[in-house]
Amino acid sequence: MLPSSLTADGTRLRLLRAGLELFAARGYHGTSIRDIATAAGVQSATLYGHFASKEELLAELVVLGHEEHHRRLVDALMDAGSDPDDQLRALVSAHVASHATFPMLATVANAELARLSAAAAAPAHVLRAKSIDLLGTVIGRGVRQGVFAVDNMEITLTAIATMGISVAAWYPARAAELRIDVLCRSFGDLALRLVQMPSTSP
Amino acid sequence: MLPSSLTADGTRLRLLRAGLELFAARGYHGTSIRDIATAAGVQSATLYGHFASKEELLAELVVLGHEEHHRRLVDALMDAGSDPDDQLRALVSAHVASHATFPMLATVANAELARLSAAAAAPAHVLRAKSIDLLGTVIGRGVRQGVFAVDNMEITLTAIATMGISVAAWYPARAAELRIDVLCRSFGDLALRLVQMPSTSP
DNA sequence: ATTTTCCGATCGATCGATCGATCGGATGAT
DNA sequence: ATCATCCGATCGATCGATCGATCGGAAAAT
Repeated sequence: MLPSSLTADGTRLRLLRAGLELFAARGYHGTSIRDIATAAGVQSATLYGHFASKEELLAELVVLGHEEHHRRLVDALMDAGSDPDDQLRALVSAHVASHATFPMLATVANAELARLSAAAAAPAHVLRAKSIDLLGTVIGRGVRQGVFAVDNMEITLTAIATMGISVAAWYPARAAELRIDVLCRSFGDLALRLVQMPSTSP
Repeated sequence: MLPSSLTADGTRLRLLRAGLELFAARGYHGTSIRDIATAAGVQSATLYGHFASKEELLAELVVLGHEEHHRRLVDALMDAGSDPDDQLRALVSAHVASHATFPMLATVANAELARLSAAAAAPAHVLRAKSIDLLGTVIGRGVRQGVFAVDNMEITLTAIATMGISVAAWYPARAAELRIDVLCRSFGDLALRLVQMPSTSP
């Protein structure tokens, strides 16, 4: 449920974890600093010994979530071979697995990103663009090799990215009956369907 | 930008429109009663002459958005013929067009639905299930006719629905360079790719 | 004249944030 | 080894501002 960067102890990390759970459940403006502090077992004033403001706590979670996600994409792509099919499967699997494994972090990083000021949100937008670029590069390479065929690259990228993001919202309720590796394989199949060259009759 | 049910005048509709714009931009908890009233040109107390509470105003927008969306899906399906391809294209086009044409209403109806109590959210969830069922029926019929082939129906339905929902978030910024009918055609293509039977060599 | 609509004032509660005080444990001098 | 000093962390109390909601009465519509 939580990446390793959030599992250690200490007051600061307990505050981050409490903020993560509450922001995911009630949203940024629906959560008070007293809610966060109480869930972390401290007084509200203590929060300001670790974060300059409520927004800074959110910003840290958002950036942390985007970093974790992007790192997993890069790792997966590095482990994949040179086959475009394998590379696309690796990217989509990492994308979906990240959202299924850390749904709260993914929800906060995506949905509550809009509550940040432009300056605080900038690092997350950079990571977002890099992740999308990763996917675009893999698909573009497949197109040049003649194994993929895409009508509208931008819309296809958005569609694949969005499919995975939504997993964070519904997978937690289905976790008992749907294994993550099965989920990742299914979404890999869907992504391949979206980009594969229609097989012409030989 | 607004469905006909929100374009008339009168204080009540001005409040609904103001709430829609502000909820879409800042979220439910990020918008105050005074924000809404000021944007509608009245005092905050006036709002309570038309709505029992802030939540009831949101609930009305959420239900209204879901009704508008579902009605468009049904209309589109009724106008389509009996060909599964055409039916799927009609459904996806209506789905995408609805989110591209009324992005604020779609955003509020989807994102802020989570801020409603279970009772207030129930009607929206019913409409949601009916819309998904519509899509599932069309695809299931295509599968029985042998023109569609789906590995995991539930995941495929979620993927198609989600692709369209995300349009509300990014299309407004691209409206100048991307016509809605082109957008709908592209998403229709993608949806067909997701469900079409892989062509076997004849 | 009656009814509907709206407003100004105001309610108690809670918001994000700040304050000085307090505590235990490390540091340095003797 | 002892004691004085310091410091980061946390506390309780409180700040001004704003929150959602309510009231009686003015204004407008019928």
